[in-house]
Amino acid sequence: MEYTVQKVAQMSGVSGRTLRYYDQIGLLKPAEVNASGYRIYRQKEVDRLQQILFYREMEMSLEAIKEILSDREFDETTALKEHYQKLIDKRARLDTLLATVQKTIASKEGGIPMQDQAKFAGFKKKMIQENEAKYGKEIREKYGDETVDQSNAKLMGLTQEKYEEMTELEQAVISQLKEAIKTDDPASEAAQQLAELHKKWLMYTWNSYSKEAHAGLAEMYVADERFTAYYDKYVESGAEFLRDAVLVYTGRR
Amino acid sequence: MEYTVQKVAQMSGVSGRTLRYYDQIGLLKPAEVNASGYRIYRQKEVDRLQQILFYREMEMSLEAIKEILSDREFDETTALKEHYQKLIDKRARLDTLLATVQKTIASKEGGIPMQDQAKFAGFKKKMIQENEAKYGKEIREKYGDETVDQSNAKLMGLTQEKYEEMTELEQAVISQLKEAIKTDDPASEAAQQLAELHKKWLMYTWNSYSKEAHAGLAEMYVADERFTAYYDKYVESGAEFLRDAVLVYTGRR
DNA sequence: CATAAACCTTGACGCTGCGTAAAGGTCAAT
DNA sequence: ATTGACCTTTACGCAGCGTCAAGGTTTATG
Repeated sequence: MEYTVQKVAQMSGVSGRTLRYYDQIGLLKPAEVNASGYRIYRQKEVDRLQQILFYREMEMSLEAIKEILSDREFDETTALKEHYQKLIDKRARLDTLLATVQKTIASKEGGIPMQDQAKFAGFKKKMIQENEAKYGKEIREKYGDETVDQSNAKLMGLTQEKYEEMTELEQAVISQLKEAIKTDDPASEAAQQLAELHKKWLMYTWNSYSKEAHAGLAEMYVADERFTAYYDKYVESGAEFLRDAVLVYTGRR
Repeated sequence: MEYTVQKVAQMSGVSGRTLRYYDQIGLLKPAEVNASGYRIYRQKEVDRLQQILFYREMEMSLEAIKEILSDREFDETTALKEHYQKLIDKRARLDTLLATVQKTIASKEGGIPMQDQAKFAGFKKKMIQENEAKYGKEIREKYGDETVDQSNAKLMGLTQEKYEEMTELEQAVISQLKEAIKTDDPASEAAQQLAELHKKWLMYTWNSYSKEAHAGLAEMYVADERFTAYYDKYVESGAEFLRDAVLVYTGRR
């Protein structure tokens, strides 16, 4: 039996365009092209198409399918298992999203302002990624991989509740910063309370505290404009003052 | 505070290109464009970006986000709920895929030729479409659209189908059991997925689900040798492990 | 046997959400 | 004055096709 594009299309439920595209990318070539340039498919090709559609249903990329079906035993089982893992990961991610969306809906219906909610999702990832990207290598060298990974894990594992506590503390830090900066003295009572608050805030993500690390971070705040921008957003020269306060607090100055 | 593209990009973790694109599609316009054509963002825009990133994380399309954030109270809650439903559907689909992939892996490892598997997916669709293609026009003319559609519906709803789905799931349960038991921990991720699969399998025959009933059944598996034998046939101590996993899953332990 | 209907072909643009040059201005610092 | 780090616009590329457009082929019908 010989089939034209439309015949195959109807049999398999795909469009003619799809078949032409599969031909184009070399995923499914017709058995023959006749004198008028028509694509002619036979049983073998139809079977292969079924295979393709099966894997496509499984949401594999056409590229991956091509490899799997590449003649002579590409390791199908391994490929499938890898794909299985991808699907599992996808579902795990979906579960997280579902939880977040649900919480968001709840908070909306409860009339609670959305802000914290909205910031929550991007926050963790952002935090980790930025940390990794910018300081990852540096910090890993200084403190070892474990410390970093633990810190990331801890950050990811924060419960919503903890997170809220944390943002509350963050606000407190800002407030205190506003107050303390008025003294214009990083050794003042207010400034030292600020450093203390800042330490508490850090402890939500750090496993252990060291004065060195705390002081180091404070330096970073000024060196890195993102942090500078963050603190300066609330208080002019805020990052600088916070650094100085922490340096005094940690006995570095 | 005024921010250029790069500043905003670093603060938020997106690329400059992204910001320009968001400007281009009107999702996030800068507060101002200065004399040299530079985009200038302020706090308000940064906040909006946070919102955008939140929804983007939730896998909403930028188009949908634009609507949600369109000034003057687009119904956010409704939109969120609709989106929630989409995510739910997506997960349901993923679950099916997972089961199928797992079955495929199992059959491969069992040395059973893949053919039937591969053809299975397209089968239903093919059947209906062939019918349509061949006789559709004719029959529709003779008996009217409703008859045809009903017939198709019935074909789709075949008990045979259901049965095959169910055995498919059953295979998935066995496979997952094999995997999960390696963790030796009924609370492990794999074990909880097992319990979840088992629940799904049950739902083919149960009208309603309750944790109590589920847990009760799991106990029975171990108490009744027929069941024990069934699961142990595939996996040593399988029944026991399944019970434990289900007990954790249902919160009984 | 002419003609219309139904099929076939290639070519090319469009969709999403950007990444990634390319070619060229602007700004701060040396 | 030059360098380097920014900024700009323009435009192609990715996946997987849908959707015209312009034209050739086959088949059914009058």
